[in-house]
Amino acid sequence: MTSVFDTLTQRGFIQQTSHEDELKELLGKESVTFYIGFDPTADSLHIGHYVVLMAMAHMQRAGHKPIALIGGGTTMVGDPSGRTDMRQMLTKEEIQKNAERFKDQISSLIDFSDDKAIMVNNADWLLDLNYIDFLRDIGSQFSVNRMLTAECFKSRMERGLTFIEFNYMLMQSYDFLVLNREYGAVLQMGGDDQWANILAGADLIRRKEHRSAFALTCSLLTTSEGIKMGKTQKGALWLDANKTSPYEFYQYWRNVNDADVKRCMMLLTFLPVEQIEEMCSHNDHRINDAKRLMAFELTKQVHGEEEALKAQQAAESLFGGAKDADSIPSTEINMEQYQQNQRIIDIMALCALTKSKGEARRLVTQGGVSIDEEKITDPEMVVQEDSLKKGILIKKGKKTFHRVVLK
RNA sequence: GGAGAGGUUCCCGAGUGGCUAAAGGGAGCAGACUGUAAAUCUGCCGUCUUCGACUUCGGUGGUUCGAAUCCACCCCUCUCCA
Repeated sequence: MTSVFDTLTQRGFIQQTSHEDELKELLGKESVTFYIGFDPTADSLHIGHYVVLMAMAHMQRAGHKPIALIGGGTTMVGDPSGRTDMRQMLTKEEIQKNAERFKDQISSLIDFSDDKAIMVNNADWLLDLNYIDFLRDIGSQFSVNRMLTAECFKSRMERGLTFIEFNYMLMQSYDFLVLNREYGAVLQMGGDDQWANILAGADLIRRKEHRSAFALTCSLLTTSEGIKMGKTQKGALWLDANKTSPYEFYQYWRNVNDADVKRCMMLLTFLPVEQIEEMCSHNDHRINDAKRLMAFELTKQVHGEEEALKAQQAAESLFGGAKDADSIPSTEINMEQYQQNQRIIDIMALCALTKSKGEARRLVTQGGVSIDEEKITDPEMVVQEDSLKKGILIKKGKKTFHRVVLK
């Protein structure tokens, strides 16, 4: 068995590990059961989760056994790590619903057949915990003094930290302990913002079970300037096609900075390291080939080959000149809507191309909008009914295309 | 529980009676330049039926011709003390 540790290092996944030498040796000699937790705080995973999922996939491919933990219980508490304010409290029903979506999304990258991976939900053991028992058994193992020195609480020490959130670390540590006892999990992985929580869990196992346990965190997906990636104007870059369309998803990666391509390819695709090195060695327009490949591969991984091809074709045709009507984001409007929104600015606002009619008006005035490749300048322009029936292609700026059809 | 400080447009942050839809910065959007990149420069950046109107400065009332700015009460946050 080749050590996946080298692979992960080579591709730039590893940010921090505990007991590095010991862990490296272990991963090289036997199949290790490890876990990663995902708190269902939204109804879809986003690209930030994806880096960690990739790490999980690499591990699985190397013969180790992943446990995907859905934080149905921990989400009831809310992780304060890296947050400047308290998370919104979600209801049990919302959490449950989100958890279901997570399961589907994780399954697309991780093979759960034949018990090759397990999925668990910490709600199963956290929700019915007895407070006093828990405090005596687990709480007694934690030093508040030490917890307070953790980096993840720093920002909160200035702004305020509630007791419920302060308990999060104990919950997560307890998860690790449970999984260690039940499934023999000896390694927990996660994003680097989870370092303190993960380490606390490993310590707990060592203390209570007198067994080795390891912590490993993955780099966060950041730009070369250290800014978090995966933000779009609509918020996060979601894995759910309904929240971020495959076309938008594709375009995001097609447009990343030169300086970030290599890192993204390493972390987010399975392309061979040598190939990535080679493709990203150019400083001129040839770097675009790398971006194109990355966008395609990643879209394929997340949305499937068919969607990836469609996104790619749409992009190539839109930017290449020939307009391929399919697979461009589009909106169908009905007669009633049309009667109330005949001007171009009304239609743009209706299709959410702009947040308001005022914004649409400004854009048109500034020359940022064209219809069927023809620049328009009059915001009061009325879109004719018969041309709308055939469908018009609105272009906002250089890269945003939207098709509108009257039904 | 006591004492102090504060809550401003997406974020940070000025503004202490009319000149304020509210400085400045960031983010974002657009134009130019390019490689569907970055950097840079320029414009925009509350809503609408846009040479005008309407809604905004924690909430509710009040003073005033006129309030983000003054008063009262309330809610919330932070700091120190208990």
